[in-house]
Amino acid sequence: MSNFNKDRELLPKEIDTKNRLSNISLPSLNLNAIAVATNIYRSAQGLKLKMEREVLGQYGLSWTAFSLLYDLWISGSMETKKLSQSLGVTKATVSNITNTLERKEFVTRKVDHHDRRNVFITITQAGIEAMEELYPKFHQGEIDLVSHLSIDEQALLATLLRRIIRSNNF
Amino acid sequence: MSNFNKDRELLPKEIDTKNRLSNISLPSLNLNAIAVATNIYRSAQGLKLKMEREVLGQYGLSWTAFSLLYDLWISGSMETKKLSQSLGVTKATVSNITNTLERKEFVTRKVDHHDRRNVFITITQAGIEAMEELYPKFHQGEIDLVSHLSIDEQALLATLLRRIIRSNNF
DNA sequence: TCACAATCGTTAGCTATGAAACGATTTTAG
DNA sequence: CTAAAATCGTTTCATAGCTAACGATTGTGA
Repeated sequence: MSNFNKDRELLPKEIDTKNRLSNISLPSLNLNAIAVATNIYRSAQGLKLKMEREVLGQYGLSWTAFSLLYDLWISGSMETKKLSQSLGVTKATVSNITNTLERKEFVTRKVDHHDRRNVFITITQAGIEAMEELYPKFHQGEIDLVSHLSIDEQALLATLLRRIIRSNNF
Repeated sequence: MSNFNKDRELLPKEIDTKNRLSNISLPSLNLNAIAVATNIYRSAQGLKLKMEREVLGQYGLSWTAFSLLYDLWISGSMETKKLSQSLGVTKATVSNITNTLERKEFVTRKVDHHDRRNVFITITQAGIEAMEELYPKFHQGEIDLVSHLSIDEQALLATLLRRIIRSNNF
């Protein structure tokens, strides 16, 4: 049975918002913009929480710590600065997360000999093994996330989000 | 000029991921699921950071603090428990944020006389004035976020995200 | 009635996070 | 060649955010 009509219905919170804002004077009110912004954040928050509880908690990893380890799993080794750009967090955060991952012996630090200001973070064998066990479960969570959408809808959603990211330089 | 084709192109990180994962045995690999999960989180993170820096920083409010104040602005007064559900954070976080907002004199606490376990958080006049100044700027940020999408695409994106939220109980 | 369970908000302890300051290093201008 | 600027990672400080434990209050079953 199709949920086509139901899906177009606003969420309870969206309805409250709409009612309240009708009393407030705004130069222009774009309800779709509100819905997109609110629902993007809510989806992301829900996904993060679910993954941390059901998957990443096994290894005591936060979402960002997992993302950092994932980047290293893909690339082997990266500078702190590139990691912070890739993850969208500050250098300070990368430094702290690296401390945590170092304590778990999932990564090591190495100073660049050519430029001693640079520090390379490298994934260890233990880190690789953790990722090999963790990633399939993480990916299953991603699959579950979109399992109620058709393949075409998944691709469409990905495309629209990509345009958001590109046009906002995220 | 249309960006139709460009938008379907994977982001650099997505390409790296795709190359790496071809070496790892997975029961099923859904690249669209990866793209959706990754891009939802990246969009949310970018939006949060942008808003906190360009808008909410003026009043020293975090995204969540603003969301809490916004809920109170809409409803006037709410129990701690309902706030935590609405915001998708724990009661402990609501308690902490309430402390911060109380220090700024944007909210007050009131014990429920009928059930002394309940605490109502209420927005103050100063809180209302802050929201009246802040919200138009915040909404402009929401408009900017989706400004490169057509009206139909905005509505479509909102609908798809709503289905993600509903089907995952976010 | 009254012990026990359930419910609520807060606190404690930890990691995460950003801004700002800092120290070390490298690059650049004169 | 050297002083100043730029770059990089870390530290510091504050808030955010989670889990778990706690104290206070209310509901419930015998």
